[in-house]
Amino acid sequence: MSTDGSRRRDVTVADVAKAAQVSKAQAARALGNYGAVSDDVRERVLAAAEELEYRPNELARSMNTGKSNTIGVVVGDIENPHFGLATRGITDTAKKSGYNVILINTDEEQAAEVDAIRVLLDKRVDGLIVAPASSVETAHLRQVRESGRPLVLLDRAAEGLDAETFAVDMGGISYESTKHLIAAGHRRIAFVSTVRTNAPYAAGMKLDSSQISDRLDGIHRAFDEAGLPQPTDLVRLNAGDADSIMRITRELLHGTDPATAIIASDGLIALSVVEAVQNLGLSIPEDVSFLMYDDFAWTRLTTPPLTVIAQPVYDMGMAAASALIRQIEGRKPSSPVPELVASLIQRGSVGAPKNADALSQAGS
Amino acid sequence: MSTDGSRRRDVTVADVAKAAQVSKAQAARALGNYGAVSDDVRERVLAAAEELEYRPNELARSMNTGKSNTIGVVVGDIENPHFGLATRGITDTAKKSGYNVILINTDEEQAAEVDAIRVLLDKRVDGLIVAPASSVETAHLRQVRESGRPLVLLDRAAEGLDAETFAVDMGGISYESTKHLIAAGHRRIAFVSTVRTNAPYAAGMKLDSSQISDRLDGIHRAFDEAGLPQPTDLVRLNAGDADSIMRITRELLHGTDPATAIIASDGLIALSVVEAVQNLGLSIPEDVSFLMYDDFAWTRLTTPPLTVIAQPVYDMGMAAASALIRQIEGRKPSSPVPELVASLIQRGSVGAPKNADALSQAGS
DNA sequence: AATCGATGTGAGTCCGGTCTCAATCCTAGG
DNA sequence: CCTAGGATTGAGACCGGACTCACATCGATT
Repeated sequence: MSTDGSRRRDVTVADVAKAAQVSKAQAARALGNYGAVSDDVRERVLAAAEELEYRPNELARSMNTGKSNTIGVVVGDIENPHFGLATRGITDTAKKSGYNVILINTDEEQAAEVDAIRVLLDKRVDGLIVAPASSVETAHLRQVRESGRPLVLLDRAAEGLDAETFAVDMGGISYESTKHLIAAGHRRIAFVSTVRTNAPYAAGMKLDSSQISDRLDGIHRAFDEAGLPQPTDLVRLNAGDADSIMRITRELLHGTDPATAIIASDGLIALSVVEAVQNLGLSIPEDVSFLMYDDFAWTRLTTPPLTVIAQPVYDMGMAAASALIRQIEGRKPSSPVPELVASLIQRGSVGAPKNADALSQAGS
Repeated sequence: MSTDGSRRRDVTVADVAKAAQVSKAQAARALGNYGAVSDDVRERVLAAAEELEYRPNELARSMNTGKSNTIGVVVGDIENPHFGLATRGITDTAKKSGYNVILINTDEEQAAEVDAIRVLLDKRVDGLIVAPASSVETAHLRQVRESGRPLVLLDRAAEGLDAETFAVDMGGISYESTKHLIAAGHRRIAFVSTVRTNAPYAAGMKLDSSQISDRLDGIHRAFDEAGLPQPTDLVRLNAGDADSIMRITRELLHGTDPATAIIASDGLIALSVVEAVQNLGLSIPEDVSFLMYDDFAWTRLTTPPLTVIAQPVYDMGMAAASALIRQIEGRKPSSPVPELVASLIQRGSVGAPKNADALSQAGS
C-alpha cells in the first residue's frame, strides 16, 4: 500500500522540495506554475509531488494572495424552491469560473443575516450575494461595501445602497396581473405574503421588503387606473406557517364582501392557500380565482392547473453570480445586462368571479 | 464619518496592539480570549479593537488551529427539493454548532463529484457530507478517509467504505409498498428512475446506486413472496429530462400487457410522469395507479392527492450533520442514533387495476 | 524576610503557502 | 576569450493569527 491510513500531517511544499532536492521556492514555483523553472526541476518536483500525494493548502494560499475563490451566498430559505433554483444558478455559474459557494440560511431573520454576513466577511470570501431579509435595515450591507468587498443583491433591493440588484420588475408584473384579474371581473383581490410587520397592513405602510412593496404598488396602480376601490383590507401579511395561512384563507373567503381572487406571494404560501381552499370545499376557479408567484412544475398538475407569474429565477442567480465575479475580477460590465422579466402564464385558475353578474348589475 | 470607504488593508492584531500600547501577544490573548490577561490590558485592547473595527481573519486563524469550522456538503442537485430539505437540515444543525457549509452541486456526475471532494479537501474543511453519485466508484471517498477527515454519507451507501450512512431502509419500504400495490390487484408494476446505466435493466444487474438497487430488491422480494412473475420489463432507468420521462411513460402504458401502476423514484420524475399521464388523457387511479418517493406538499394538491413514500429528509440531514460534527469534535456517539424510517402515506392515487376482474377470472 | 506558585507580559516561532531580492548560471554578441 | 543580460535558483520575509518560552511581578506561606 502506498497510502498510510494513519498519517495525519499534511504534505507541504517543503516536503516536496526536500524529496525533489530543490529549494522550497523552486518547488513552490513548479507547483504553482509561476516564475521561471527549468524543465529538469519542474519534472523532479512534479514527480515528487505525485509520489507524496501533495495537495496545496488553499487556506494558506488564500492567506497571502488575499483571494479565497469563494463567494458567500445568503438566502432566506433554501428549502423554498425559489431559492433552490436561484442557488443552482449561482453555483453553476460560480463553478464555471472556479469559485465555490458558502451558503448561509437566515430563515428570513435579520439578526441571522447580520451574523451571516459577519461570518462570511471574517472568512474572507471574495464577494457576497445576498437576498436581504429587509430592504430597510441595511447597515450590515453597507459594512460589506466598506470592507471593499463586492456585493450583489438578489431578489430584493436595499435602500440607500448602490449595489447591483438582480430582480424582476415586480411593480410592472404585479400591475399587469392585477389588470388581468380586474378584466376577468374581480374587484375583491386578496394578497397573501409572509412579510413580517408589527401592525396589520394599511395603505402606504412602510414594508421591510421592496419586493412586496412593489407588488402592492402594482396592485394599487391597477385599481387606481380602473377607478375601483382599493381592496386594502384583503392584504394579509405575516403569513408564516401553514396553519396561519389556512386561517387567513378562511377569513378572506368567509367575511362579508369576501375575496373573489387570491394572489399568493410565493410557492410555499400557494401550497397552503390551495389546500385551505380545497379543505373549505370550494373550487378554483369557480368559487375563487387563484394566482401565484413562481412557476413551479407542480402548478401544472393541479386541477385546474394554476395561473402563475413566472420569474426567471435560475437566470437571476446566474446573472447575480456573473456580475459578482466580474466585480471581483475587476472587469468592466462587458456583456449587456440580461433582461430579467417576469411573465404571466395563464392556465386555469383564474375565472370570472362567482357573482359577476350580480355585481355588474348592481354596478350599472 | 468614522469609516473610510477607500480603506483597503484589513486591521490586524498588530494594529490593535499598537493602538492599545501592548504587545501583539497580549492583544491576541485579549481578543482570542485565551491565556492570562490583566483587566487593564483587556479593556484597552477591546476598546482599541472596537475603535479600529477589528475583525479577526478566520483564514489565518484556521491556518494554525487546523480547524476551519466549515463542513463540505456534496449533493447531486439542490434544485431537487429532496436535497433542498436535507441541506436545510444540515445547515440548521451546523449553524447551531458554529459550523458553516460549503455546498457543491455535482449534477450527479461522477467527475464533478471527484473534483468537488478534491476542492473541499484542499480548502481544509473539517469534514464532509456526501450524497455519492455512485455507490460503486468510491475511490475518491476512500481518499477522504485517508486524509483523516471525517466523512458521513447521505441517502446512499458506498461499497467498501465504513462511513456512517444516513438513509432510510429502502429495501423494506419498497417491499411494503409493492405488497400494497399487489394487494390492490396490481401485477404489472413499473419503476422509473434517473439512475444511469449502459444497458437496459436486467434482473440482478449491478447498479450505481445502492438506493435504487435496494428498492428494486424490495419489489423483487414482494413479487417473489406472492409467487408472481417479476415485471422486470417495466423497470425503466436513465430517465433523465422531462421529455425522456414522458416517452417512457407512454411506452409503459401503451405496450401489450402495459403497466397498471407506476412507481416514480423521485419528485422530479413524478412530476413528469403525472403530467404525461394527464397528457395521454388517462386518469389516476382509474386508468393507472401511481406511487412516488418523497412526500412533497404539492402531492396533496393534485386530483387525486398522491400516495407517497415519505422519507424524513430533514431529519436525515440533521442526523448526518450532528454525526459529522460529533466525529469532528472527537466525541463518542452519545445520543442513540435516531431511527430514520420511511412510511407509506396512502392518499388517492392507488386503486385497483382497470381490468382487475378480467385478470382474476383469467387466473381462476 | 526568603520562598513559591500563580499570574502577566513580550519576543519570537510556526502554520503553508507566495513573493522579493540578490546571487549564480548560461549563452550569444563582440 | 570576455562580458552583458536573461534564465535559474535559494534564502528569507511575509500574510495574520495562535502559541511556546523565558522573564518579570506579586501576594501568600512559613
